[in-house]
Amino acid sequence: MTFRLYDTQTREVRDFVPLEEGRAGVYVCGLTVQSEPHVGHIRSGVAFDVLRRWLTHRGLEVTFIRNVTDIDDKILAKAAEQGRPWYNLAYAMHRELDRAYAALNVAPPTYEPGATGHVPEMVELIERLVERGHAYAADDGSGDVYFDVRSWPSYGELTSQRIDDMEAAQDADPRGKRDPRDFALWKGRKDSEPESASWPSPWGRGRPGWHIECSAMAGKYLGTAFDIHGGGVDLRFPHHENEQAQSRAAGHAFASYWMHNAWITTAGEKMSKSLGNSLTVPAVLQRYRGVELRFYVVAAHYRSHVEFSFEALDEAAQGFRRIENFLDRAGATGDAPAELPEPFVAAMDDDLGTPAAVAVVYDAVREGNRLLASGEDAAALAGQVRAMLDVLGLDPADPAWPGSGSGDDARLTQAVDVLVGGLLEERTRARAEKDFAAADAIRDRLKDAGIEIEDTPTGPKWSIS
RNA sequence: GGUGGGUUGGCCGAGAGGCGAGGCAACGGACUGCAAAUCCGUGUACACGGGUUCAAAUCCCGUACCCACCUCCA
Repeated sequence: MTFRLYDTQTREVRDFVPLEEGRAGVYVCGLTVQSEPHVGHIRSGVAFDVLRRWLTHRGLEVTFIRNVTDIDDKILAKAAEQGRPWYNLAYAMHRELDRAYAALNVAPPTYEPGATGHVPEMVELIERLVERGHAYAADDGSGDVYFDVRSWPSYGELTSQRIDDMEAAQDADPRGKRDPRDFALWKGRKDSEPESASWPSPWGRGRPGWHIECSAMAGKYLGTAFDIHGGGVDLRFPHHENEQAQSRAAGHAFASYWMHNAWITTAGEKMSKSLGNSLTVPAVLQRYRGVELRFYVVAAHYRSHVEFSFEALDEAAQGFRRIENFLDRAGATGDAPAELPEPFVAAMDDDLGTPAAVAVVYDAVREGNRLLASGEDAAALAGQVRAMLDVLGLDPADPAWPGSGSGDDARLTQAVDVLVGGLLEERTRARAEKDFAAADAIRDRLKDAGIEIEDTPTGPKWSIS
């Protein structure tokens, strides 16, 4: 069976056929680094990380490019508001984003290009569009350069819209545009903007428009034709439509497949509108581990809208602990890679069907627990479970998880182990003497401290509840 | 106005013509001194109204409600 994925443009699930056998080029629109990342922001990071892992698992050599937009109106506005240089804000938020990705075990891309580092490439592309008659410099002296939407007959093909049906932006002042739908490739510098936020160009100093960066950077790192382009649903229009139009107008074949992840909302609203900052990734990670948050995201299909709630996250965390528990009990410490169960492969091959894939994980866990309950060996199943989790980026033993390994955490665990161990010995003595009141008192005391006791055939075990 | 998506059991969340995905919670049983963990068992779910079909949550028509995008939101 082949890997099949849903292509936004054709609106159907299609076989994935790479342009070059054995290789896949993937470009994902990353974030504009203007504020702390919230839970919604990291969904595309996780979703496309799963895509990348799956393609890799299928034996493809994946070149994975995910950009960051490090210059735009909002960054300039926010930085001015906060009284700091725009590049300082962008850089600080970029580092926050890196931390969030790392906490969720999202592997770093092959390369993460930023817009400000690729101005010459963008200028080159714009010049080409002007030469070909698909772009023009505004004649109002602004220094702006626009893409000429009417010059490109297939404009609207990605989102199946016709130009005449589109509403012109209400807030867009027509400036030097020939058509209100024309979009900026290059924005002439305004006096209100810092000198440092402008670059030289044939049209005077200025900065790039939003869409052009992705066309230029995808071209540079993946070539004029590549396999998959991804991003959030909201980017379909205008961003991706414009990217495709300008790239193809420049003579590039561009992406073969378009993938778009759905939103995570709160209270039915997009998160950017939500009050407070309780849903930033760092805030959520104070209450849940990164694996748990990732599991919550992966357990839903990437094209399904998720209504975020702590109750649902709680459930997910609960379920994930059951999986970990099994791994623990089965002693799945080895890293001999196991074969993936066929239903798991089928689920993943079907447009990354992670919900069905997770169900297969649970099936294996239940079966494994059954074996353990009857005193049999479950190591083989545990190996399978770990192999499946690994593909989903959820293997608890993956050293890539922050905090794993021998840091302060490990030393703390050791210290607690010694202290709890003493109490457990006392409890075992009390139980042997049938002094259950004393035994339970110890258990209750530990529970109050957040430590759960579990009696197993090999003696009591403790864990953080 | 245009384009696309959604409405599934107490909750989360899959599926897309025919044997009840899976999880969380709940209840009963086994195990346990009691628990915990684990296993076994327990559920007349598919927004509404028509239609097609031997068979519809799934296809068709209509209705209601919700959501996203329509030129710098993941």
